[in-house]
Amino acid sequence: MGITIKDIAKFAGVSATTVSKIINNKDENISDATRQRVLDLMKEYNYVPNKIAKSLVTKKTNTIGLVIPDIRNPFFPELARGAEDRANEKGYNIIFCNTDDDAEKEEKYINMLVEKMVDGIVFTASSRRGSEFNKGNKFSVPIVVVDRDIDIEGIKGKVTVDNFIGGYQGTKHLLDLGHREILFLSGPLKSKTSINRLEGYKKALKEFNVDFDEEYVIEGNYKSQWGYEAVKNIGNKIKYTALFCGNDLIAIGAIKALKEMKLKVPDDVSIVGFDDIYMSSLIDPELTTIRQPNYEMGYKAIDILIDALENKEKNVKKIDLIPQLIIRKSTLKR
Amino acid sequence: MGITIKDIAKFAGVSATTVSKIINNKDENISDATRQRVLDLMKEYNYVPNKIAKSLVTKKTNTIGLVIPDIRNPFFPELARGAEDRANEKGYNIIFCNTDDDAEKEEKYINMLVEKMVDGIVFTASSRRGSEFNKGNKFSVPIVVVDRDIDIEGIKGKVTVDNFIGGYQGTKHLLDLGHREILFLSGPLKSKTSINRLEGYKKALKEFNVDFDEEYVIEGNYKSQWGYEAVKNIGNKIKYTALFCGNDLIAIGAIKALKEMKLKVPDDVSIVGFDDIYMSSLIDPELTTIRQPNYEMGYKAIDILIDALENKEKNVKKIDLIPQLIIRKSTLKR
DNA sequence: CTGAAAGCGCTAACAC
DNA sequence: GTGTTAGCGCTTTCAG
Repeated sequence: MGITIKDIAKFAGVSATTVSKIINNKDENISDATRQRVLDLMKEYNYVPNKIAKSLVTKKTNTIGLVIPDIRNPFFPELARGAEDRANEKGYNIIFCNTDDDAEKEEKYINMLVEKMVDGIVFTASSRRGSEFNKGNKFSVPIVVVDRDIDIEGIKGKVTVDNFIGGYQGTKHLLDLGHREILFLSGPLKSKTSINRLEGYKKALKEFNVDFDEEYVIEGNYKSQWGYEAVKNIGNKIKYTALFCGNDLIAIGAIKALKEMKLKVPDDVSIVGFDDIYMSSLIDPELTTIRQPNYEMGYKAIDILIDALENKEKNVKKIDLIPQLIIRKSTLKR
Repeated sequence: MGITIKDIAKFAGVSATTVSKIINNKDENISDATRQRVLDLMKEYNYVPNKIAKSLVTKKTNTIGLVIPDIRNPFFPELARGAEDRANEKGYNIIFCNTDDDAEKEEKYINMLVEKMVDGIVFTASSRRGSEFNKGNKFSVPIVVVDRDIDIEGIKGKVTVDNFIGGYQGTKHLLDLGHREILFLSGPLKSKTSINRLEGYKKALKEFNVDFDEEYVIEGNYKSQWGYEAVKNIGNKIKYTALFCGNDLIAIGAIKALKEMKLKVPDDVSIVGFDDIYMSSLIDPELTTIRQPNYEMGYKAIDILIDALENKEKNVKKIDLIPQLIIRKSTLKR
């Protein structure tokens, strides 16, 4: 603050242009003597280049917006960190925004980000939205969508997890273990995410010649509290020996309810979660789950975005990461 | 992008100044007719004001840097969310940075933030640092320190938790329950945080006329893995009926080790954690712990920072939040 | 090798 | 009520 490129130029007896070139390593044609003098002066006066001014002329802020529902949701810290790491490696910073799955907030934030001239946005859409994001022609920032599959006009990329495979893997694992009555505790079936997992579940059942029964699919939300309540509500109205949960939080809630009902996991009921959040390996019993590569998702999303930004990639890049079955202690042979 | 204030001015047949005034609600002296015309035009052409340009002249970006060790550490999402919420309420955005407790990264990030002209920084210092942050005269951004108590030249505020009280509360709870052999599984005793908790522990002991024994303090780090190992290593070399852990993660590791050693929590050993992270109420047994008001810390830190920014508060504001004993299921009468 | 000039999009006196 | 002018700190032709 205070000392500018002009000051340095004056002190060094050169023009601002020269200093600018040196700062930006466009100094092939600058004599070593001049360069050294300028560099020394910059150090001496503790010169800090003003990127805002630079951005104004270059139209590039090296800042990316990360729009997620809520960083407190254990799903997102990993993703955010992956995003931040890649951004940092490439010389970008991340502005993060919590939308609480609220469409209004989403638009408000995106607007703010556009005003601040972010170079692009990585966006996890509200699970309450349908699969269309009606931005219309309103914004024009490059966007990469992550985790939740959604269509946005002019989108630059999509990084999702193959939820179909995940749903299939989890169910198959349970079937392999001999389970046949497998309850599916699903998140909101409005989102493609949940729907695809359910499809995977059906596919596995079919492979094992187990009839699909609608009663075995319970729709709720992605919170631990709901998992708890769902299990309690079901009681023994439905007979089951295994639970496939829409995410780990639901699984954790379910385990708690089961314990209270004096049912043992995995002895009485096997449980498979989805996500592999941080705490899943820390709870008792350690949770068998489908690991989502969250860190990688954030990392890749930023990677694709920056690639689109810097190399003017025109084609939309879609990546479907493969989730992985992590077998721990919450599932057992029937 | 594309359409600027000048364009709008031209379309409306007024000067850019007039449009600027309208945008910024400094329009007491603008006729309703003009205002309406301009407003309509802005909407029609989907005008997005360029805050970068604005920042360049006002020297204010309405952006704040949040520098923390690692968003994946369950301690920080809450804090980050509190910070973001307050920032958002006040019309600011947050750039977040993960330093991995690495002093070099810290400085690199702060540098980047200064270059981007953030209005201020909220900073959680590395636990590996001593209590002095040798910025020297290098930077000049307003800084508010959060969580970790550290002295920085020209600091604008400090938001910490009273760890002494926390240490006291946890230990007293155990003493009240009849425990006398209380192991203290501490984080790195280099930081004031840990030291103060230990002091609280001693104070409580003293009040109950229990002699302090150095052997009962084990120094490690704040990871669950360490809690696990510590308990395993101790085995029955030291006799204890209760564990007071430096944080919840340590406690979770300890519980796991204890289970493996066929010791029951809380029947055989009582455990108190520290932090009350998200998962603490979800594990088995639900953890008795000292709740740190993380959300509030982030919230307050931003609040103080913005206050200093906008009202030119000159005196350093220090807030010591009081932690709270949350009694759950991991402690029992001796 | 180096610099002069113009301009990025906006705001802030001050004048009318 | 509204416009003129100047300038924020930087980069970018283009000329020499």
